[in-house]
Amino acid sequence: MARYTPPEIEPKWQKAWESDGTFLAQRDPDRPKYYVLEMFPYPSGRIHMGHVRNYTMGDVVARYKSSCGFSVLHPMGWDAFGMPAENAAMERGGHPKDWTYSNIADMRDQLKPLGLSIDWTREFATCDPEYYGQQQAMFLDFLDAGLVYRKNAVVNWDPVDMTVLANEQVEDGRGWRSGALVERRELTQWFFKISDFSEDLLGALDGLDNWPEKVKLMQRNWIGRSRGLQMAFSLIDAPHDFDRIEVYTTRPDTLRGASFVGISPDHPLARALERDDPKVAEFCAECRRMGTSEEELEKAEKRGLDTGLRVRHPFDTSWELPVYIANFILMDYGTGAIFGCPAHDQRDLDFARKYGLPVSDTFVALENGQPVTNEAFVPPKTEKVRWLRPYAWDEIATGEQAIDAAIRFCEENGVGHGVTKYRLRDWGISRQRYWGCPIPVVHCADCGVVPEKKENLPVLLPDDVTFDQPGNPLDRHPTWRDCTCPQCGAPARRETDTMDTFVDSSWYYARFTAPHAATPTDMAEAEYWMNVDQYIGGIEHAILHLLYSRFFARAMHITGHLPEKAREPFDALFTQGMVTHEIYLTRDENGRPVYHLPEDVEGGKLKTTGEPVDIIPSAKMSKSKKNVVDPVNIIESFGADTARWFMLSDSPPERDVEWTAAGAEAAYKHLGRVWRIANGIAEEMEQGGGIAAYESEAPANAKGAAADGGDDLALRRALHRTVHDVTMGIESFGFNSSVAKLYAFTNTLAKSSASLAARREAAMGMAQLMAPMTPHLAEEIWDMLGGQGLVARAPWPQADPALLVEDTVVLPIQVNGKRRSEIEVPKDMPKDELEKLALADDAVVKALAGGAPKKVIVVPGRIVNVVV
RNA sequence: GCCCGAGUGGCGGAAUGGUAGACGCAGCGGAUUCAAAAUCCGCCGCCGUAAGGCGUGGGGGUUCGAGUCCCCCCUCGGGCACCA
Repeated sequence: MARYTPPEIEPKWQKAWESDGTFLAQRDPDRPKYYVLEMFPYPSGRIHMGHVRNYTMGDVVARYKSSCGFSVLHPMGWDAFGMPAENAAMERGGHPKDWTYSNIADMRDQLKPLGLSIDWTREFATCDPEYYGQQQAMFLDFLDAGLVYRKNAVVNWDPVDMTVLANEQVEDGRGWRSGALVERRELTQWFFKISDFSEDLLGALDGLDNWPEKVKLMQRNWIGRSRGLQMAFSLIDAPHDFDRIEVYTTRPDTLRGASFVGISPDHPLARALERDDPKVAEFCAECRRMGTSEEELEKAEKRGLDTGLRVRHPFDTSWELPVYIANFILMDYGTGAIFGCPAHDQRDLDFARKYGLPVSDTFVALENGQPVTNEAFVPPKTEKVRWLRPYAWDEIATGEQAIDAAIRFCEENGVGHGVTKYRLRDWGISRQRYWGCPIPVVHCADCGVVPEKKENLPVLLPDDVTFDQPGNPLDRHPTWRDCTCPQCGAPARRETDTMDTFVDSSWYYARFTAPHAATPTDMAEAEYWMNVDQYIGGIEHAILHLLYSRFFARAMHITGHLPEKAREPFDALFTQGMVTHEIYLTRDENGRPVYHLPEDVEGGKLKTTGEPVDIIPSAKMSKSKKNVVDPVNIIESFGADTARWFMLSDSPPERDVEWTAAGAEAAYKHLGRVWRIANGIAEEMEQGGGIAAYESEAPANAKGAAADGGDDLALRRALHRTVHDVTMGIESFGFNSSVAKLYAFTNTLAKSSASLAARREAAMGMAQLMAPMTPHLAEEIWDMLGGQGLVARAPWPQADPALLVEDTVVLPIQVNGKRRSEIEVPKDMPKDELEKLALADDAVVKALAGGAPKKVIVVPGRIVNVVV
């Protein structure tokens, strides 16, 4: 007997789509366009289930929109620069370029069997010279437009390997290879002026209606606009030229509770003191022996050093405060100096307790206002508190009121001025690494930093490099650095920094609109295809990648590479969850964990030895924990449609989904069942004279259906209900509920005793609804039931509103909010009749026990609640 | 440490403030089979013989009615600017 055979079906239809050119994106002025983009993958060499999930979701949207008549752009490329390629070269030899391109080839081969509706003619990798050369051209335009500059910034420095480390290469403050204590070191580096756009990037979030609120909130917090007071404390007997310390504070209302002034170890004053005082030098050096990440600084023990210097309080010149150098103050934020008010900031309080500094309350809670002891009193700024020493506002006022008044007061008295600051820092793009886009500038002894001429682009990475020693291969290459100054022609040296890989991914969406253009973009193409209508990717990119992309689109607009409308490049964003799996674990003789692959475990025991394994609840799939399932194996055993169906079925797309073998098998069984049902119908048709006999048959309609006993009409109603529900599910990213509705409809169809024509119609409708999710099976069914052409080209089915209306509804009856009974009533029965019926219900009569109801709530079509 | 999420049966999950547990998995019972696999049909939150009671991480609150809204707490996950 014939069976569902994905290994035959799937390649067959993939070939059919290819020869049909079904997925080629066509610029068609007569049709609306739809641009679906999933975040492009890093070419690690193997696709994983996360990719399958991500790209299947995008594919559902792309195929659905295509069926709805849109001209769809659904491209794929590779985020191909980055550290792993260099790490591989260091560990296993070989060249990052070879490693990367061979990974790309492997991953493309693994991806293609998924049957994604991708226009592969637009594929590119960010490490293609054609791509990064255009990126260099844009860098020059940005430079010209004043969007790029150089300044000093700190990096993680490994003093043994003599190399810069990424944050992820620092483990517990030590270099991952050398084990040496990492130091902070300053280098002159290239920056994009993203901070010029702080206000714009913040304000424009309000217009992103189809972005998740949580992502917008994260970006708002990241940009971090604050209103505060910038003011100076005058120094007493300060050395060198320092006579004041500028501080920025968001709580000027607590100025009277100040007990110390703190400066960053990188503050100019600290630098100056360092030169004269070995103790200061030692402390600052110690502070610099810390990683550069904010997380590390925050988690580190708060420490300070009394410089011995004193400042005067602006309100009372006899009031002196000590000046500390403190390890938790960032030079990058505000002015690199603060005043500490221990009573109303926990970090300041901890610091004050540690160094024996005074703690004086400036306000207390209205009720039982107790002075601060071990916990700083930090109420919401909107809460009213009692001020002990207000200086320009009422004794009872909110923090907000006090802050406004304090700024006004300070401005009037010449103590400082109100300013708006942002937490967002400029984007440092310099990387002291080989496998990235070279920054196209030249250092000339006479002319200084000179941009490379556009006609000399791309500045190509040299191929002859080695990774047998740490550090930047571009730096130690014998000849690559040598060049001539584009301005004066004298011998000069190339910049050896390459760009952050976030630069590569900040404009790839624009390049997909014209991937082979001789300029970064082609305005006519960008005008048609931009913006990305639906962007899909992981929540881990909520801040950096998306913020950088938003900045880049603006910068590209300013430099003439994108139209005005593309300044905000992603109209809608969806962030999908991870794919997780249980972890299987045994212990070796030393009690160390030994992880096992899912395929080596059965029934909680190792297949080989029968040793029981500990099962750790689901976690993100990772190689080190061996809780990975290779999509290639799944596709080989069950087919791509099963992998796709399962990835969509079990969890809402924004949440994590757990991969289970049982779930995958269930998906496979279901698709087999769908195939058998369709095949049964096809065989019946064969026996009844072939497809032609059913082609002309008028499908049952709402009026004429009574004659067949209602089965045809019932099936039709169910189909149209399903069309409606599945469509709603796809539109709202509720793929799992679309799948559930299709399961339900399969059951209905399997049990239906409707006519053959009606069942054929139902099965074909089902195939169409399944097509975005399981495209190969859908084509197969469509074909066997005599559908015309490819289902991928067929228009999306429309639900007939007349078939969606139900005549009667079942209403629950509650007594005091608890369901006690239900009644079946005509859909539009009026309220008072519903109330009468409800009060006559046995359960209600019993509950009332002869008394009158206190209240009856009737929500027509929903519920009746009787309060007794 | 800071910012952002998520917690519902044995499991994955469903549910415009209106019948909690749709749909699927597992489990149980039955049909088919010499037998098994596959397939098909039915049952299936917990306690209880039943009547009934209890149930959406925990504790409060708003409401005729709360998984859903508000406050506090717990646990888990993501991000923290050089991982991508």
